[in-house]
Amino acid sequence: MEGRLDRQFYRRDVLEVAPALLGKHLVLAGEEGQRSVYTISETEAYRGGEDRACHANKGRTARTEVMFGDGGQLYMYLIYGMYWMMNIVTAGQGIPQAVLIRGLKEAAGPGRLTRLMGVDGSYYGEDLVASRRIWIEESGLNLSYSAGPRIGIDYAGDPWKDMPWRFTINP
DNA sequence: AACACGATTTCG
DNA sequence: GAAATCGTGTTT
Repeated sequence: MEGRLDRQFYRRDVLEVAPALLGKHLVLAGEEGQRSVYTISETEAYRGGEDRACHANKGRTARTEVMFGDGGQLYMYLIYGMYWMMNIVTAGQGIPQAVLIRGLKEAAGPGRLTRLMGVDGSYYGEDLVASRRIWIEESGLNLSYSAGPRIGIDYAGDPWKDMPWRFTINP
């Protein structure tokens, strides 16, 4: 028995998936069958080609390719030359959307949590539905949350920089 | 081939 | 307030 989230969970609009991921358990398989479990506490939605804050807005490139693929895969990218960002692709083929994991109960900040978990570019394209080293499980938690503007994307301009697409679990 | 810059974090 | 640090998209 495993409460792993299935393909259908990810094949929805990013604005549904991003808040739905709050409280879910992110599981990382370590060596010798050990598992590390983290609880997602903060997410951000990046929605398609029109969203000027979304990397896919630049078009289909080697880096953004996975976002155009099926939901449930990881979109990893390096920022500022030193921090790996972990994103989960949502929606179906041809619809470039992704959820940035911005915080875990165990670590605040998108760059800090990947460092804590030891996840990097080698996870680009990893399929959370089938992978043996990383996936997300149902937790049973259903916590209240708040929505607010996304961080660090003022360059996207109106109306994108003000869209309330950042979701955080309430304290 | 060269350049500018970023979905961040840390230190002074 | 500013540095660290490099892959990626853009321009030459």
